[in-house]
Amino acid sequence: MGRAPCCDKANVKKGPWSPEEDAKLKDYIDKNETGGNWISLPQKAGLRRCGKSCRLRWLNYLRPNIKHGEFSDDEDRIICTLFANIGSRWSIIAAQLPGRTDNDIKNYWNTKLKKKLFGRAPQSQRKPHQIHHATLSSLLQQSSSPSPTSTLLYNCSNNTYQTPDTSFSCFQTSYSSSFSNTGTSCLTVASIHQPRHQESLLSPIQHYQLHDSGVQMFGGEASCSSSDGSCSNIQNSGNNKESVYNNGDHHQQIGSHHSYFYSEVADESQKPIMVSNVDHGADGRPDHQKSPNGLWGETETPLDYGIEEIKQLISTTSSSNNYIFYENKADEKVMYY
DNA sequence: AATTGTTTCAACCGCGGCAGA
DNA sequence: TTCTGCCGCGGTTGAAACAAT
Repeated sequence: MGRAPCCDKANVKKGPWSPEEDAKLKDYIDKNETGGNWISLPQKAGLRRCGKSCRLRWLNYLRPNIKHGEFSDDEDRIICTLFANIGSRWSIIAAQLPGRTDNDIKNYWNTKLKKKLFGRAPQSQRKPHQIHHATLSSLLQQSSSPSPTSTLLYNCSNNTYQTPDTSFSCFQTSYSSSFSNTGTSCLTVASIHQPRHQESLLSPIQHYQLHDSGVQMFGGEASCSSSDGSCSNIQNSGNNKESVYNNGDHHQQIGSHHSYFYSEVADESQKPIMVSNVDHGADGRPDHQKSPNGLWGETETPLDYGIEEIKQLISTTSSSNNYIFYENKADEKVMYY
């Protein structure tokens, strides 16, 4: 027996929304908010629509502060970074891009961004969806690796991490059981900046996990998911952990896994937190990277792209840490930063 | 100008998770 | 503990717009 439908399909309108419907929905929510119940909302608002449809329309289109139009290069980078690390968790990615919705980002990735990355070969020879994010991650990360003696400090006044050689900004996302069952949260380092030496010690993309025992609230503003408007922040447990740096290169497939622990507390604004690698399963691999059969994601299956080919598509520069994408369309080569 | 192919993106769909009864 | 209803997510679809022939 199938699941009961969420609404009376026979009596609800489907398809594109009219301006009148938009106005009705917006007007109702402006006056009454959603009332915490989308199912009953259309009836109250005088709409012949499914509650889910109303919710989607509101969240993806009518909600204030929705950003439409071109994605910036920075947004491109963030999407690539996060996709490489966490895969198609669009709502999490959207939470890092204010004004963007998960639907927007999903569409953008599927229609444009993927082509920027994989647009070189003729379409007949390409199956971009078969590029597993772990492979992408591996490629993006192997340009450099952290110094095994680094100390990493978090400065909560400006969301910046520092090693003796590099500082880099970060943002934080909260994961539930999709990553692990330990209630930990995930920190993704988005970009590195202000290198003090010629070479950055950290790759532009790293992916860490915050332990329950030493997590800290990031930033002054909560980041809101574009899909559901929910906000997430990690609470500071107040634990200051003595640190050891552990360069644990557990598995080449997703690049180097590095654990950072902090040893120095300069002041309150540099309260250290403990950051570990993403490993969580019994086999030391992150749950989200596993395929249902317990194998190591899709990387067990042959890729349509050779590793060298993808390397050529995605490259990093040690000076700027920008990714360069090449799009070869109609004999015209375009460089994206 | 007409036809065909391709791209874009809003919307739909079904499933899993969660909370409350 | 089980059941029910709702929410949110991510994959997919399909109409409209655009480009190529």
